[in-house]
Amino acid sequence: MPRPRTQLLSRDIILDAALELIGKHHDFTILGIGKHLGVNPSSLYHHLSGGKDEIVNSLRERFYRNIDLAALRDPRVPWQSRIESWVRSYRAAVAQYPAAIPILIGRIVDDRPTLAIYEAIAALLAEARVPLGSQVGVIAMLDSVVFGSAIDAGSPVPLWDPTADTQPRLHAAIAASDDSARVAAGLTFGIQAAIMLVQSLAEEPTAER
Amino acid sequence: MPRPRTQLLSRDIILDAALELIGKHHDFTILGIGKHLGVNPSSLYHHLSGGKDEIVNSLRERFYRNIDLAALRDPRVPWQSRIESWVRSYRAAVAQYPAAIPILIGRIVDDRPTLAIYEAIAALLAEARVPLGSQVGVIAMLDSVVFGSAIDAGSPVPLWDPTADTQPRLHAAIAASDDSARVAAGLTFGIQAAIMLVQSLAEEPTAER
DNA sequence: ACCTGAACACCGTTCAAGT
DNA sequence: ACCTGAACACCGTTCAAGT
Repeated sequence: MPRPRTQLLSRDIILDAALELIGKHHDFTILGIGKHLGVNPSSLYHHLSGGKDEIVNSLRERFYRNIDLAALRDPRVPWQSRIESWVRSYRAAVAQYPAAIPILIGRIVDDRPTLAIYEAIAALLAEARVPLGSQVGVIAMLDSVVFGSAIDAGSPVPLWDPTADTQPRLHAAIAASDDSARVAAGLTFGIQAAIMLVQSLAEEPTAER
Repeated sequence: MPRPRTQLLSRDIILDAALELIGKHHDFTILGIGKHLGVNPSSLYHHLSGGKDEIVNSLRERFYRNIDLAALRDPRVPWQSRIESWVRSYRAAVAQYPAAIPILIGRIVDDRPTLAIYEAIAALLAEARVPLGSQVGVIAMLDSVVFGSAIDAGSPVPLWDPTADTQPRLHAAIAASDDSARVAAGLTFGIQAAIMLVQSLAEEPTAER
């Protein structure tokens, strides 16, 4: 019997379900959402006429909306912590849907929210006294940390097949650490490395008093 | 009529077709390969028993086969230059097919050539006195530089829309540098940053004489 | 307006059957 | 050994029909 008295679906309900499935299986399907919500898959099209692509796009909008650039502009906070905040918030936004990364980076950046993100980091680098001619290169490096780490977040755990046991050094390293923390550690090191790089590029030594 | 006199399929023929489809549509399907080769899709399973996963793995093997790891193991070369060689050769291999990156990354690594790459870098890090418990994290950071930069190589030029002129800091940075050299500069800075990071993690200062 | 159910064109994979 | 063709369990999407 169609049309129950109380509404079963909405844009937000669908997006929430998609996010839940992504969290569980690193991916989602239209049929999966339908099943999860106890609804016929075709019903989704009454709320998202653009189909699966629209779901992906709406999710991305949701992610970028939460980036708080104001905090990154606060001149009272040292630029080191602001670089860290910039990388972490940008990466967190991107990593929520690793499958969308090729779509994100394959296109020219022309939307305001994204340009605002890069304007913020350019201002930050200027403040850290990175020479103007090196700023674009540093931004590309930061980009690679952000997207590389976000992509890494979509990798399987374990990343390396543990049954292939002819790699003594690699296995020693894996045994000594936590593979589930691999991605987080990689991001932290990437940020550390980026900060050291910026420091080394600074035209004048930062003031110490 | 089955079984033509001359063989229609082989491992290499299938892999070539997959690469061609990836180049064209950023992805490939079993059915697509079958159609492209004028063959029934089920026939592929006589040559690649592992199905689609085996195709992905074989592609990865092909990319990495040409990496010369011997040079990276030469103990006479300082580890700094060997890290640089490792990143550059690995990235060069990956960047041959940027479109394949998301496909390659989503799967567990269990082929010998790829594992050999990571074994080499693990040995290098041990030699540079990076604590065992930090090595996996550093490897993840290097991974992000490699894949982030490779992905960046597939980005449009210019990356940022020049007509959106409300971003003064970003535009100043772009004007002061060469956008066409953006990716190369990003990789160089990434390597510099990685070397500084490894240096800072070393358990004992490296010998200076 | 909101949801169903049938339908369509895909997808990966298995397997008995033909040569 | 190599390929076909039918079959199965999926996938995204469309659309007429019911309330």
